[in-house]
Amino acid sequence: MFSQHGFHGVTLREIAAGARVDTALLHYYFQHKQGLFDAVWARRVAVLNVERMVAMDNYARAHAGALTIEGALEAFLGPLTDPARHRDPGWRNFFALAALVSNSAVWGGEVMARFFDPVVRRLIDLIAQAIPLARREELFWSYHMLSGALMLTLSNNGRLDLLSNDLCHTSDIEQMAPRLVKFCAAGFRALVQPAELPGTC
Amino acid sequence: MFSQHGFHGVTLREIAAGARVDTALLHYYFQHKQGLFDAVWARRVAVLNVERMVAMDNYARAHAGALTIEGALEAFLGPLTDPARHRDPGWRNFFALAALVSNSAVWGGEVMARFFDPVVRRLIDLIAQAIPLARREELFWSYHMLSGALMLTLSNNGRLDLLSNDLCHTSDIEQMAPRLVKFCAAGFRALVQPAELPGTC
DNA sequence: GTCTATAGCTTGATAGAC
DNA sequence: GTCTATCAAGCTATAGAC
Repeated sequence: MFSQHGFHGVTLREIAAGARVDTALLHYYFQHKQGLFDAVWARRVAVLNVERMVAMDNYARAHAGALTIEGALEAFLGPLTDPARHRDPGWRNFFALAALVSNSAVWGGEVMARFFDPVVRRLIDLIAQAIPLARREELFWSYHMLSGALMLTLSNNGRLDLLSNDLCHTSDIEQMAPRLVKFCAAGFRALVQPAELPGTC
Repeated sequence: MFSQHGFHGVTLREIAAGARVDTALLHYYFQHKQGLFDAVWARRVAVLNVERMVAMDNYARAHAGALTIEGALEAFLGPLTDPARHRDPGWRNFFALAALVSNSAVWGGEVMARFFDPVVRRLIDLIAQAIPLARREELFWSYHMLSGALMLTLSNNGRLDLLSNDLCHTSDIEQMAPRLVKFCAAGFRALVQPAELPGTC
């Protein structure tokens, strides 16, 4: 419900009705509305962060010395683009919530940074190993672009379906995921490869 | 106010107080809360859409026969990344609102499509001319990535500042804009250039 | 056009029975 | 733990004086 209408767009009464309990019970367990929201958020973030960190560790170990941008991105994104996960309404809604939070001007940046910066820093370290001459600054700019494309994907807002007359579908994660990797890997290379250092990669 | 807290996160009382009028006056001019929101939205969208269409027309005329992805993107993005515009709080807030709307699961896609599809279709036509062998499908997927990166930029959520320890700033549009073009141009090329047609571009 | 006043609901939260 | 009942405050919207 939060993912569909935002924090203020849902009432505790609606949530309680959906859970078939009374609003008093929500207060019993979560104190206030914000407490409920935080619980929803934190529970799934914790699961994802472990999976993503493990995926990147495994990748780094298995391909030590021969890291690629594509490989690092696949490890980083894997738990977010797993088709099985996108068939689960609970996860799908959480992804949409993350997308909404991400583009929220006042607290979005702070919340995303607080919960996701460790995994993102790990990704950037992996890519820095894959491209040793990359300027750190450009890695951050590149990640920003990746993050935007990823969050719009997770929002599942249906825009692409309308724009393309149903040639492509926002929800088609099997089609989207490999293209996200390909698009962003090329983008990373374009940014980190300065004109001053021709032919570095 | 809508851009900071969302439609439901702001009350007509707060808006009226901010405008130093009474809530009754808001109803006199805009009927209901939704009417006010729509007016805020539509007014600036109209300005942007004209500018962007003109910019792309001018580019197409000036470079007929020698179109590039970078050139098309610059024309498409120019009115959104103009530093002067980003110094204006009214425009900055509108951009943040667009970013929030974009990642809203229920109506975001529909609204964005309704208001922006004409300019986006024009962009895609330009890029299709620049890369005649590109598959239409891949142009749409590519635009999706561009759109995500752009909207996160416009959200101005401050995440990049925290992630990079102030090495990069979300609000630094002069740094961001050329990188957005470079990153996405490379992404477009990577997606539209199929492995089956090596060396097309 | 702009205000005062207020209707009619809905909200988040709590007290207290069981 | 779960409910009923309810409060005080807030909400959008309107009626009507000026």
